[in-house]
Amino acid sequence: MRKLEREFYCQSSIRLAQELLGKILVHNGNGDKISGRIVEVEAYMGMEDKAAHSYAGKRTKRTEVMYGIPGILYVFSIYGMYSCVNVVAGEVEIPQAVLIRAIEPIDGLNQMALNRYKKIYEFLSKKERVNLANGPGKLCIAMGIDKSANGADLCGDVFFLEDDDCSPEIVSSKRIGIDYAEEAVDFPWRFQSKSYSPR
DNA sequence: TGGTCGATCAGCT
DNA sequence: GCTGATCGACCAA
Repeated sequence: MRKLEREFYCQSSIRLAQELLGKILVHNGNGDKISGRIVEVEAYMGMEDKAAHSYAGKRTKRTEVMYGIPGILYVFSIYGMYSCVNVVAGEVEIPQAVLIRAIEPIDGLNQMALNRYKKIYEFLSKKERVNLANGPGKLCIAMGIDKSANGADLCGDVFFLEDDDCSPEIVSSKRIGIDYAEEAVDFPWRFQSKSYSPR
């Protein structure tokens, strides 16, 4: 089990996306360790990608962190009530990021259950357990990630990634919820661990 | 098993 | 004003 260093994040988001599968995302919150294995991601290629918030170099208060150091988090809110987390990729001034779409919970099951359903893990129904963190909005709630985590550094102690040499087979498909993105809607930049099995 | 729809607000025009 | 890198509830078949 080894903590990933800055160097790991300094590659294009398409490559980083695939490297992220199987890694363990850790959040050390209020003394509680919450972690889960990354099983689904999407790559956003920045400047050249019509689906990306940073398409054509768009630079606003919201997208600013994507221009920063690879390995920090880009958290944005959507539909009024949800947050989504990305890992910033590429290099400084190259606004690429990888959206984390799903994790399989490992540590802090009770905390995640409380965050999502206000009850301990033992009392969750089968469906609630499946739905604990299997979507970008859901995993943010489960792991206690909100806008305050925007810009947080994965090379710090609160948020980081661990590598336990799990290297899953990868399945790729089209990205979700980006129908406005013209030709980019068909790019196969969504990646899942095969064992997690896409629908 | 699949389609529709409401919640709810930051960011953009 | 309008829209969205979402979720869950509800309804039909």
